[in-house]
Amino acid sequence: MTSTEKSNEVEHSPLVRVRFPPSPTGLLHVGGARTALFNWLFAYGQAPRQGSKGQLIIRIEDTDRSRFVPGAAEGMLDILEWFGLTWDEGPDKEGPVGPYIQSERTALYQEHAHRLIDTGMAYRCFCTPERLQQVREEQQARKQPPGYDRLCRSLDQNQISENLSTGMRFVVRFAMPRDGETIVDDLIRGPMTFQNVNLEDLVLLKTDGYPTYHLANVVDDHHMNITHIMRGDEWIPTAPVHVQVYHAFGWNVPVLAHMPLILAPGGGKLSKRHGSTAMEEFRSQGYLPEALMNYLALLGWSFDGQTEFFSREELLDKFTLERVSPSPATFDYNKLKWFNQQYINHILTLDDLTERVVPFLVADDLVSIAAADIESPDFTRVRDVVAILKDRIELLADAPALMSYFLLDELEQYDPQLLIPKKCDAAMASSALQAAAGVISTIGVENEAALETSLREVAEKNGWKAGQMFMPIRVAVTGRTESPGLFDTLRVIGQERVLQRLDQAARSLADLSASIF
RNA sequence: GCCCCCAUAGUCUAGUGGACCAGGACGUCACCCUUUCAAGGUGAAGAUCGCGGGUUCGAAUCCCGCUGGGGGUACCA
Repeated sequence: MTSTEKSNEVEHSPLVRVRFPPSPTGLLHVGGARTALFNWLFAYGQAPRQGSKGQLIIRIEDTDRSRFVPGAAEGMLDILEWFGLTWDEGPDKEGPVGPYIQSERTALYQEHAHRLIDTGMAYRCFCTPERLQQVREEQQARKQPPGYDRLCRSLDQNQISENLSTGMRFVVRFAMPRDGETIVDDLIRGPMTFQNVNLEDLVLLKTDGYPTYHLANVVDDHHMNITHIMRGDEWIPTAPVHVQVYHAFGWNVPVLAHMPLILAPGGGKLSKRHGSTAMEEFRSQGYLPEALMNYLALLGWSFDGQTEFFSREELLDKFTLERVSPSPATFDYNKLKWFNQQYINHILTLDDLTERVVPFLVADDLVSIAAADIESPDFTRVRDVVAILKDRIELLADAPALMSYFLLDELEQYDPQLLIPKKCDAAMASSALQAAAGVISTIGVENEAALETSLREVAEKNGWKAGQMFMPIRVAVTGRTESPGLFDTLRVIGQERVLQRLDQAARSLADLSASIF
């Protein structure tokens, strides 16, 4: 190949277009987010690597008026953006094949439904929901597979005209071939064969004039020049019908790839009772989008079975649809948390982490909104705190409870008994606190090494183990028995407050002794 | 019931006929570090590769059957 030919090819690189079509019926589910992620990785990662220009489009599938939730679509775009995905066209980004909201394209679907009626590939069905219900019940009673009995498929033209003239409502059904088989070629599973007798005459257009998924999806994917359809495994049963609809229109079928399902820990669908399922919930609990992306990418896909950490860029660089597994995966909250903790403790920079922690602290009134400014002293103060306890933050939402004694002037109420170390008494605790106060007021808290040396000397002189002396100090300044290293803790709390809290603790010990005698 | 998909440790997975008496990770357990709790380090236990038949000199890997799990079976997507 000559160089001119090569550059020519780049200019005319084939276009790969994929789409993510959420239904605005609520919050975005993690399963949906995973599907969106794989589409995104394919469009902006694999496709360009293989010499194609890749594009992702977002389409809102709001053809079910009864389940429509106002604001849901906006929420989905927002959470997708938070997740780290980008797209070329969508409801917020008009393009050449819009609109990208199906309820705004009903004329297109109706026209196509009628085109199918004209060619005999679809027919009007005047059956009432009541009759359908009755047919279904009879089939169940006779232990036959449920499904439409195709009564209206054999209506003659006179009957149809008569029904139409009396204003009878109708749906448009697809006239499925009665014999033969339909092969669905799936990129992940290979060819799947379906006997046409088992396929139903699905409704294409509803009485309200809106299309069903089966029509709208096919029409839109065709008109929006979609080349690859990546969707959930739950769509496999209707895939052969969709293939037939493409054939009926005389269109090419896009490449199909059905993503493995995400299962709940006990088996079955992942639902509320197992824990969070919506991306919004993960966000508000303080999961990082990059940790979520890393974890979700590994649910159903793997690179080499060894590598665990992938940044967004590495994912784009390594993802291939061919390495997506066909078998369903169980969602493991535990492992997700581990990823989150790893990102918090080892991957994010301190400034970055602090910026993400601040909103959670603001929400709990631990700091003012001023701390959001990276140049502010409040930010610096929070960052010092984050630095010494980031290793124990699993979720950002854990931060306020972990950090309160650093950020609040007043210590929360605690049991003075905690001040007394094991195998020791109140008198010992009291002298330990006083000795500590003495040392700290002369040495300060900034020089941790010097302070530690002095305190250890004091402990030795009094015949205490270092740990025995440190515990009362820890409790006095934090109000709890668990904290980061004592000297880090003292330094970050600051000398003035430390002395104040030591004094307060000594007094509560005195009160304690007084109440005993 | 019918149609379809899937099947390696509790979980996510590597593995595409021989170097696999099966590798990595989460979780679990132990030890180390240590002023508490974490974090971190080291190590261990845990899989007759769902079961049964084949094919082959040789199978986790190919074929068939079974079982189990899951999905679909709407004028929802």
